[in-house]
Amino acid sequence: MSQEKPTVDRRSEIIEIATGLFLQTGFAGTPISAVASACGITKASLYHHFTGKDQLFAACVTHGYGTALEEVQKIARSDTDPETKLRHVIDVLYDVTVTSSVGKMSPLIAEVSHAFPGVAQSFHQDYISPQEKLIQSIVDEGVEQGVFKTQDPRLLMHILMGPIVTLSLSRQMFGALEDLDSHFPIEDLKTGHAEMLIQSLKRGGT
Amino acid sequence: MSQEKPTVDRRSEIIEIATGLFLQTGFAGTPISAVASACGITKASLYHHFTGKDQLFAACVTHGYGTALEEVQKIARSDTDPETKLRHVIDVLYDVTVTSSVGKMSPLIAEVSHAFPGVAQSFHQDYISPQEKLIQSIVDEGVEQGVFKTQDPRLLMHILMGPIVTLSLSRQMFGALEDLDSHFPIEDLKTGHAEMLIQSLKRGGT
DNA sequence: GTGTATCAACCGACCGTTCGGTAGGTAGCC
DNA sequence: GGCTACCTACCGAACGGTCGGTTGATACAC
Repeated sequence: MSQEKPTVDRRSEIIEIATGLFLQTGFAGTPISAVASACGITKASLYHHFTGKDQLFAACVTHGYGTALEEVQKIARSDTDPETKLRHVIDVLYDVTVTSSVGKMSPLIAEVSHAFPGVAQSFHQDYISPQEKLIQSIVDEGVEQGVFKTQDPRLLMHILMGPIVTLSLSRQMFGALEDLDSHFPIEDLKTGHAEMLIQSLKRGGT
Repeated sequence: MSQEKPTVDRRSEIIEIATGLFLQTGFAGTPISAVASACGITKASLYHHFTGKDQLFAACVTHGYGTALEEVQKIARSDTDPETKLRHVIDVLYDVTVTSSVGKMSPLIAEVSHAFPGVAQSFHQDYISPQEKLIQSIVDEGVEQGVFKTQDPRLLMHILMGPIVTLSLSRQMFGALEDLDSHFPIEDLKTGHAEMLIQSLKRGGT
């Protein structure tokens, strides 16, 4: 009771707790009073740190994908062959999307986007778009080296991100099912997906 | 003005209008009073047809996928080669998921599933699961004929449905963006996806 | 063909609750 | 004294859902 938190990261603490609650019960299903009490403070105190519920949510969205993006950046900059890079990226994306809290937020952003289009827009600008460019740069590198055939970037993202995002969505939707992991065996799906994608990139298109 | 509706499908009319509103503004973002007034009746009258908001929503979910499932069934039963069947199925799935209202509901179901797990459960039981079996039967047919290699059914659904569902989700999330169609060119993505999937099935795995 | 019972469909008004957000005050710290 | 972080107490609005009553069509008895 004597020395309280270093007071530095109370804000971060709130964001992390709020993220967890939003993921559990949705945006509309999570009153900020619940967030506040989970943080051990009152609603009014929470409003001392954030000007509104939407701003709090936006902060939750922003919070995580910084590190997620860094991870991909690191891989893009590393000096292995493009194929290994791509496999690493897929690994990270599955981890981020299915395991961490950031990735699981897509359906939440979709939910909120009706009322606050800005959240979705900044999500696209600050996360999706940069990530798309990073991945594309890896593939381009492979094309230059003659390992990959040219591919429509949008098709690539469609095939690459599609299954991952849907997997996260499904696991959230059907989280109540008791045989969730047998329905959606992450590891198997990941390796199968990666294999197929790489093969397809080697055969290539346009 | 003389003879009103055949009174038969007032319920269906409500379901269709409600579906549109739910898609526009989400579950929590759509008060049932809004549904009622869009139907030209009052809230109390709406409660004459449905016992609660969740039941109304469940009816909206159920309403559409009956016909969507039939469509796939028709294809599965038709007498063409498995590859053509599969291409037809992909065609229909893109249409249903991206164009019609049914497919666009996945994020909504995810939103509601927190509060009403039953909705997601019946969605899985009555739509996802049967559809999975139908598609698997087409692939099995191809395997018997030696056209396709064996494949983990879950991986197949992962690769097949993933991009489609995510496409629908993205188009909903980023619906505010003005260059939506250039970001997500449905036809191109569809043909590219189909091509890749078929090729992968021919090379096959396990 | 007139009274009457029934029933689905509908309405206006209202209730209880929840929730986002605010006002105003307090305790400790530089 | 001014600033940060927090509190108790409260407000106004929105929403899901209910209540009691009305209307109009169908059915049937006499």
